[in-house]
Amino acid sequence: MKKITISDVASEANVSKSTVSQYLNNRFEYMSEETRQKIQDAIETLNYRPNIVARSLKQKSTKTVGVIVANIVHSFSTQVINELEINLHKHGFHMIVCNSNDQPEKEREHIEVLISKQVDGIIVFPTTGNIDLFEKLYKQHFPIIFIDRKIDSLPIPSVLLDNKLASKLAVDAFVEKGYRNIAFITNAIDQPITPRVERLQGFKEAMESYGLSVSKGHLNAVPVNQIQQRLSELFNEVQPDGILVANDRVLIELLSFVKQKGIKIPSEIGIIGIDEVPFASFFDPPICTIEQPFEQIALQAATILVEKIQSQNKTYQEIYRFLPKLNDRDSY
Amino acid sequence: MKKITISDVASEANVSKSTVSQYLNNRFEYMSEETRQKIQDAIETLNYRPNIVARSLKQKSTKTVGVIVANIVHSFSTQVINELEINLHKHGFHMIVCNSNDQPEKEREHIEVLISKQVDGIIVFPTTGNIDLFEKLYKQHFPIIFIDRKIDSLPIPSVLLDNKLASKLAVDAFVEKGYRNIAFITNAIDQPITPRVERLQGFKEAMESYGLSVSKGHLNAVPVNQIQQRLSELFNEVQPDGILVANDRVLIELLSFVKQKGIKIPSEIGIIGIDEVPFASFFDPPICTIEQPFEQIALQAATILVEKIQSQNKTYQEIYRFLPKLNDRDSY
DNA sequence: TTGTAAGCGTTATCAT
DNA sequence: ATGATAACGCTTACAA
Repeated sequence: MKKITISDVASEANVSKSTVSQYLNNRFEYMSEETRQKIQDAIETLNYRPNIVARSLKQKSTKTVGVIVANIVHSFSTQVINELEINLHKHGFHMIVCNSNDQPEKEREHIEVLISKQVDGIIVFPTTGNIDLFEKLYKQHFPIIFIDRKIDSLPIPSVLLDNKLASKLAVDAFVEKGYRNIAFITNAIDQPITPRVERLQGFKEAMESYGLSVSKGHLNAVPVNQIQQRLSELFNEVQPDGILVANDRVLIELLSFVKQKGIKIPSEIGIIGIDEVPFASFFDPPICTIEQPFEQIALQAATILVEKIQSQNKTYQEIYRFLPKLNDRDSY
Repeated sequence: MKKITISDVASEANVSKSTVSQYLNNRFEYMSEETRQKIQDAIETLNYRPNIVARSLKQKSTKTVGVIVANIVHSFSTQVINELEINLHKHGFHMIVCNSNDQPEKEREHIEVLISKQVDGIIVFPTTGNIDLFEKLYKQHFPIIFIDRKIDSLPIPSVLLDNKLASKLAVDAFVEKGYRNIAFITNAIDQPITPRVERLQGFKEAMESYGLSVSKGHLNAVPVNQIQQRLSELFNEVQPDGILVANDRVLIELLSFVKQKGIKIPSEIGIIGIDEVPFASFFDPPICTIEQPFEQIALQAATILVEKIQSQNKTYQEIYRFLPKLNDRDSY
């Protein structure tokens, strides 16, 4: 079960390796129809497939990019991964998917191995713990794009939602229907990641723009396993009439809580969630969501990464913001 | 921005390339503490990282496997991909994810490029259109595992649900509660893929074991975009009291239909779905689902693939079946 | 139009 | 203990 190489093809076809190489790279200009045919036949009979590893070594390009996702539990992550695959494939790139699980050490390890594997670029949902590494890569002009999150001190192109607007859309909708006592809740991790921070901030600003109070109790950021408990407290203390949840993961916790306590939506509590979920439209009541244009986001990220790879020293706008869309439904 | 190579490290440390290579591969037996330290320093000051492409060329192993998923829209696919990443990473493997979209030509193309990229093995949700290719790979002892689906004529290890039992669990549950007129519905594509066929067959057998009639109208396999229409017909003609849906994608169509028509669950129609969905437990009513142990399935697939890679000629059991679990809830 | 030979960055064999 | 040297399979000047 020996591997067929270009040399085997060459001798089978009675030509030299270089001629076969020409053939493989479609340089037919100076090739006689005869040798061309001979090579083609040889390839067929031997069932030859070029070794891309060898080619990559020579050409310094692997046509492979790394994707490091931070938090696979959000539907946004998987949606983006799927779209990235589609778009990268269009440009002939493969994608190695890694999961940092929001741990900077894992992220660093993945990045280093990916670079050792000579990927042509990476797309990262970055943690906040590897700024030095990202900075080094940036200075080396290594193609890298951030998605979903950004790091303010780094001029690395970042593709993400207009998170503040997302919160504002929700607050606007709530306020227009007469809600005043609105709470915000997000799942927290130990680092200040962009979507959470911006959605919280956007919520606060929008509320203040309406002159509505946002006490400490209105702004909730707790680990996912404490959300149920925090919701209990929230309903006892702040007694909100509306809740904005920061993402689909939190929405699930909230709906679960509401179901369990027999709380009525929207009469007893109004709900709006950031991130569209598959059941939103046929839930009872249908859940109002703020949807991210994940196809556009993934397309943009893939496109600028590929451009960066193909022409190293162009410069790029730093932040690409995409607009959220309100799916107005009867949950508030 | 030149790349640092092993030669650079060698001259920086005043030793030969081979010694550096020894160091890199942890062969310290015959190395003096002094040179060891010199090399370590050189690596640090130069910020050297070995080129894994070059290493792969030499060693004929890329520590990378390909994963070809057929239908990314099913939650099962993404769940499995996530788990595969976790398990493969434990063994030091990276994963290149591709999407065949149930198109044999795309599948073939992906497999061929992956092999050209010298992946050490592949995990496939196979279409039915590349049996010759799979057979060839099998004969070459190329490590390959099927997941979710199998191809009867090929002795390739396949890891999948006991689909017939899944249907049987649902029928048993229905029958026990007094349902008799039960319909089955699945999304169809042009090929006879395993889960659909087996779930349909399992449904039929289970029904027959109870002496219940399964007319043509009870067995529905239609493309996803025609499901709503077929449901209309179903409710007019067969007028089932219970429906078993073959997967989460179809469940969403069904719930959407039911909502739109104002049909009551479970009083007017009982529902059981194969595949657990995130909203099942807090839906109104909670949806009874048959859950696949996707962690176990992914673990098994990753484990035997890695074993196959590491010891080429062991032989494996052909089919690994995993047991479905009924999440009994009030939708029927 | 085709062939020779060097080189990509490693590892492996064999000297020393 | 360390170093020379030849692979690995391909591309690419350059020569013929």
